[in-house]
Amino acid sequence: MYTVKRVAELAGVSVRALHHYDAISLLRPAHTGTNGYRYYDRENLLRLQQILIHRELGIPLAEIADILDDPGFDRLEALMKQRERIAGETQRLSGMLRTIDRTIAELKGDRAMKDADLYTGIVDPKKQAEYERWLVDTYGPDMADRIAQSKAVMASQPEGAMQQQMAELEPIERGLAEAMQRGIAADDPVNDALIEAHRAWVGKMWDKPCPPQAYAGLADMYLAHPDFAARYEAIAPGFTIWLTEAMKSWAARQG
Amino acid sequence: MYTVKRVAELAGVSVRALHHYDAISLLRPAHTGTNGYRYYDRENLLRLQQILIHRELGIPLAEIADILDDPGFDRLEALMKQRERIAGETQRLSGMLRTIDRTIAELKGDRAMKDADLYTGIVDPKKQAEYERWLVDTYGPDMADRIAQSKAVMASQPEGAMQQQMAELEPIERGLAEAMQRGIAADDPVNDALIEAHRAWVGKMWDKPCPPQAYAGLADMYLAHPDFAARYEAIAPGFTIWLTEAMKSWAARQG
DNA sequence: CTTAGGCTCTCACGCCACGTGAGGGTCAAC
DNA sequence: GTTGACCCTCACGTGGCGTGAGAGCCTAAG
Repeated sequence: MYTVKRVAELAGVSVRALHHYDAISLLRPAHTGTNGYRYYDRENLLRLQQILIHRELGIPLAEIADILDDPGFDRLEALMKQRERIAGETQRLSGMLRTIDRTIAELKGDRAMKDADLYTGIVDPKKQAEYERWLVDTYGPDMADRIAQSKAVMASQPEGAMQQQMAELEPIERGLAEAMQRGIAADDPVNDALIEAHRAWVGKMWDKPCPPQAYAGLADMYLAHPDFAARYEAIAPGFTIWLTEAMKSWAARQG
Repeated sequence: MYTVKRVAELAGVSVRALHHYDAISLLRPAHTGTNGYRYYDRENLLRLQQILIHRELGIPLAEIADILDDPGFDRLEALMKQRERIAGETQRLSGMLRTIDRTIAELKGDRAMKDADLYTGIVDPKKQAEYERWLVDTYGPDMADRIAQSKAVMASQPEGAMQQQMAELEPIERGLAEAMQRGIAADDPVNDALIEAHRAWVGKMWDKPCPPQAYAGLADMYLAHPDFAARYEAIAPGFTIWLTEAMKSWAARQG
């Protein structure tokens, strides 16, 4: 038997919150003394844990009550689901961390970068402006942004991180190449698992999810830049076209 | 100049929220028409981005206003603080994951948990995320041309030709990577021979010579697409930046 | 020129998940 | 039997908007 304060301390919520949960019948104490005191038991503690996990995920209290009181509610199953959602959340946050890191790197390296630009850049400001216009025309706006970010992120990567990323990509590409060589059509949904793994990898490199449209755009990108196309082609003849078709077919099916 | 609705769509917030931010002087539109309409500019968008980042971290709006309006506002410092908060969040969430795992174990009857352990990591609320805020497009015009050309080149290549091309590229890249590892500066003209070989190779893939400007643009292309860059980074850490700088330096010297 | 339909504005009240007292009982220990 | 920590029940306050209501404005089609 636990008193309100005890439960509040254990769970890290306020006493008032427990009162509130009682008032809205979300969490009734196991017993209530004749003095009106609330006494909770271990079962209550478990339910409170469920409540807090759901609350953390932004679910309104009324809805939580519905979920938990549903006779078909399976604690184990729910925990598994929440586990996944939270894992997704942490991924999102670590993406934010990397974004911040590279922004910091950019800010810190501001001066160094400017110096480097003096060396490598096109010195004539007129030419510089012209060049930038051409860049934007050719590759679209916010290109400059992405370049700066990418530079910073490269610099801030610990040694070996990229090799690790490539190591993750390799089996995916090999699997796809094998699929092609076995004669599977590019638009066969049987490829979806690998294609999605590929897309996930791209998303990881970009630090943000790669929506189907952008993914299809990426396929065009591969095609438009022969030196990259060549790398795919080196894996297997015809692989570039097959892969880009598979990518676009998958993207199209995501409607 | 953007209307409320436009901004709302871009940023993924409600029009009402923008009204609210205006009302509490957190985000005033750049101009207000005689009709009372709010018109936002690019600067407003940037500030809104800052606001949303802070809001996501659970900072109350009034405080956000203080932070952003503080004349001594130091981006670097603010970023560091944000980094810490997010790092703390991820730590907490991974604690939560472990808590869930242990609870699962307990429910399965594997072992019992201490009361307090039921809640480690679950405390402290946050909001749900907004998805797909920053959509990736940036695929410029006359893309179709290049894709068609690239496809044609690919189709016209006999089997194995691409592997041959890659075989040609490989020593060039290795040579450049070695130069970098020997500490040669990216803008050292000593690299010119290899860089020109590289450019020639690109030109061959392209089926037409690659003018210096396009070559420099290609370097930016590598940088802007991290999944491409990863391939270079896998050759040697830091190679992406070094190579792209060498490319641009060479291009700049061609006047 | 008119009309329709889509945006925009300003009140103003509503809502959720509590926070924050006020005013008053209860309990365990010294 | 007093002290001080703990408990209770109202009841109003707050933050960050949501959700109409009622009315003006703007563009494009007829």
